[in-house]
Amino acid sequence: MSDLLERLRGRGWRMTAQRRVVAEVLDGDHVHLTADEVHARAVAKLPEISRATVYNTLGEMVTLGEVIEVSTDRRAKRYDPNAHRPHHHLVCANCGTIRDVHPAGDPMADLPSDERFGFTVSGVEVTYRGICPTCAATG
Amino acid sequence: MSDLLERLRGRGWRMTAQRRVVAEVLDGDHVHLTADEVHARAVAKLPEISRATVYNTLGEMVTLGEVIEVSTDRRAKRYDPNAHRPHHHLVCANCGTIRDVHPAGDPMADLPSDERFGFTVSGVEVTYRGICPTCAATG
DNA sequence: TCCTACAATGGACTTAGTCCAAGTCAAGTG
DNA sequence: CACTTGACTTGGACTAAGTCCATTGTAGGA
Repeated sequence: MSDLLERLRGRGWRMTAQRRVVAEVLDGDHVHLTADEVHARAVAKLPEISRATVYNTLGEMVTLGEVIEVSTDRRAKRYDPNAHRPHHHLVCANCGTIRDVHPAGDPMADLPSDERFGFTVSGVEVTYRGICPTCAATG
Repeated sequence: MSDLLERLRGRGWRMTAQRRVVAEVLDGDHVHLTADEVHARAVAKLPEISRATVYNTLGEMVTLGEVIEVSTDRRAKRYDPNAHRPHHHLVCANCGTIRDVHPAGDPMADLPSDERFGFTVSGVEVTYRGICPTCAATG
C-alpha cells in the first residue's frame, strides 16, 4: 500500500514510529499537504509527534528525492510524494489547492543556450495559475 | 528615465515622496529585489520611509499590474518591474539570483483541457533552476 | 541484554510579512 | 493662497512558517 514507505525502507532508513506515520500521511496521488497539515494528520495517528520531527522528516525525504517541495507563493510549502513521475502544477490563486498536470512539450528544450547566462540549468518547474471550480462557484 | 514612474503617474496615482523612491529603486532591467532590499535602498534616498509603506507600495504596484511578484521558494518574495514584456525566470538554487529569460514556445498551449480539472487557467510561470556562474566558481 | 549513534522533543528564536490607530500631506476647491 | 478631506504614512505590535539546539529517548547491531 505504501510505495513511499517501501522506497524509504529500501534505502536503509532507520525506521521509527514517527517516520512511518509521516510517510503514511504523505502517501497517495494528488497529495499536496503543508507541513502543518502533515503534522495535524500525523498527530491523529501518533499524538506525541512534534512539529520539529515532521519538519525534519519532510526535509530528509526531500533530500532523498522521494518527495518534492512545492512553493507557489509565500504561504506554506507543500509536499508532493509523486516524485517518481515528472509533472507540473496547477494552482488555485484563491485557495491554494494544487493539482498535478502533465503538459505536452519539454520546456527544457525551449531555453536556448544564449539565454542561460552561464548557468548550469538542472531543472524546470511550470506552474499554471487559475481559479479552481470550487472557488469559482462560491465566488 | 523612469518608465515605471511615468506609467504610474499616468494612472492617476497620488504621487508622494515615498512612492517615488520605491518606483525609482525598482526601475530597470533584470531587477529582482526583495522587499527588504527595496526598503534598504529607499532608506538611502529617503531616511524616514517605513517598512510598512514599502510593503504597501509594492503591493499596489502588483495590483496595478506594473510589477510582478516572484516567489521561487520560501525565502522573501522578489519584485520584478519588467511586467510589460512577458518572460520567465532562471533562478540560482544556491544564492537565489534571478535572471529574466525568454524561452521559445507557449506553455499555455501545452496544457490540454482534460488536464485543467475545471480550473479557469489565467497564467503560467516557468522557473528554470540551476547554479549561476558565480556560485559554480566559488562553490 | 547492553551500547551507542541516530532520532525525537519542545521551547526559544528568526524571518518575512500583516495589521492598525494615529498622525501627515497631496491636491482639488473656493 | 488657505482650507479641507480623504488618501497615504508611520512604527510598533502581532502572526505564520520555519529553524535551532540542548536534552532525552530508542532502533538495531554486537
